Amino acid sequence: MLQVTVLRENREEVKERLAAKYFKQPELVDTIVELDDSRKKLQAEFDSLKARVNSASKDIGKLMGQGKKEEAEALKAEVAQLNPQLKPLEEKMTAVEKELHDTLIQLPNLPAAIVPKGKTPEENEIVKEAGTIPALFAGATPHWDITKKYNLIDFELGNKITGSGFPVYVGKGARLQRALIQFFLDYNTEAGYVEHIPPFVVNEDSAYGTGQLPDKEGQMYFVNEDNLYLIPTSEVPLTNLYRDVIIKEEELPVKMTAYSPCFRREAGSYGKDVRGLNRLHQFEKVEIVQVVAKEKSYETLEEMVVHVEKLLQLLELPYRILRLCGGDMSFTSALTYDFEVFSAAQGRWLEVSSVSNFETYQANRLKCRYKDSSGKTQLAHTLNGSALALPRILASLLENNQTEEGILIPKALQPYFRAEVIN
RNA sequence: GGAGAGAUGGCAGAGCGGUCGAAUGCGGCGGUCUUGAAAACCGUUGACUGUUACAGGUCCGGGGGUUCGAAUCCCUCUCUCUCCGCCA
Repeated sequence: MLQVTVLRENREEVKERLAAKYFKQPELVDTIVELDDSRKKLQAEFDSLKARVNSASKDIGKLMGQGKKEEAEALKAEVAQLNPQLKPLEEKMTAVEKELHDTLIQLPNLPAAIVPKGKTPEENEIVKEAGTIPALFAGATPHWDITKKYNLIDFELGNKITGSGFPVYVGKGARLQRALIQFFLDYNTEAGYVEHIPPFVVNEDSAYGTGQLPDKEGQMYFVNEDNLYLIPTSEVPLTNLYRDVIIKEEELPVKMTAYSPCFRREAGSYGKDVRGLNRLHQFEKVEIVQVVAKEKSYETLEEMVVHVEKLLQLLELPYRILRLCGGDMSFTSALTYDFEVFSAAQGRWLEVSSVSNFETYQANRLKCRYKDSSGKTQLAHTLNGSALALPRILASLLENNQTEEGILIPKALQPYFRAEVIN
């Protein structure tokens, strides 16, 4: 959620930046400022009335104490006249506040200055491309065949016990998955991220805090009896740890990492996008989250990008880094870098990480603040990224590393997997 | 699932319907003392809103009510804790 003061002070600039995100209702900026104006006016009116009632009530108490009944009664009569005006005013105020808030949450975050112009994924800027795309042998196959051949993942069994998009990892497939998780967590904690195991279901407040609600409830699994949502990413519980918190400056930056399963309904997806491991309803992910002082967040974003990049290098996967264009960025992000790995047998790039700076957008909703060195309370900046999402890493690992002798495990992973090859 | 208790400032924990944004202790910050530190002592220390600034207003789990006036009384919802049962 953007701050009203920012809108108020930079109306036209805000509209321009919203246009870069292809936001269709720039006039809402004016609406918001107007609503805020009337909010202030009503507030002032209410306050002065209330001030009069308060002081009169106090006086009544004193007069009663002194036994001056008549004077007290006179004041009571005055208050009795003022009081009925209070309620409608308050109701109006509440209504305006609600409208203001409801309008405000319709505005997406403002894109940073370096966000490339563009509307579609094709217009994302390729910042870097590295690693070697392997030449596959003649019998090479996509991962959904490999997993079958080596009995690593059973998709049909998942269909049977749950439904499509819920694969069952078996034997070495399960172990490889676990090895990756362990490897990622170790790598993240060595970089100073504190490991967490958060709840995998969250309440409404949390889902709201990171921006899943009110818009994206269709994307989440919901437990009706208990009013809880299955997390679509551990970003939700992790970031919400700092909801309604004022952090001491010396505790910044807050760095957290967590492994979690992620649950997404992915309504409306179909076709080759959902084949095999490409898109699942339940997948595993290791996430990194940072909460930082406002002047540090872009520096932190770069640091996180380097961090994730190094991870892909250790896995020896061909990757590229994209700076997302205004139209392809998420609603809440100010700047996002996507990481894609090349999946050789499918011949396509798969997104495995998305690293974003939300600036104060989430923090404003979360009321996540810190005291700066001058003692002033400031909204923090939040960032997060995947390090990394498992299924597509697995897909590209299997496809790229397949040989006639078996699947070669990258060096960095061997101590975790405790073998050099799957055959 | 059954029975009971509770929800107050960073934490612990008082609070009579009026002078309570809230005692007290701990913690934090500043100071005195000290070569330095500790101890002791003194002072200070919530958030939001609003104003050029002051004033003013709101907040004692959420919502509603009674009253001139509610942290305090009533209703309601939510959550937490304890005990019993069941269970990993």
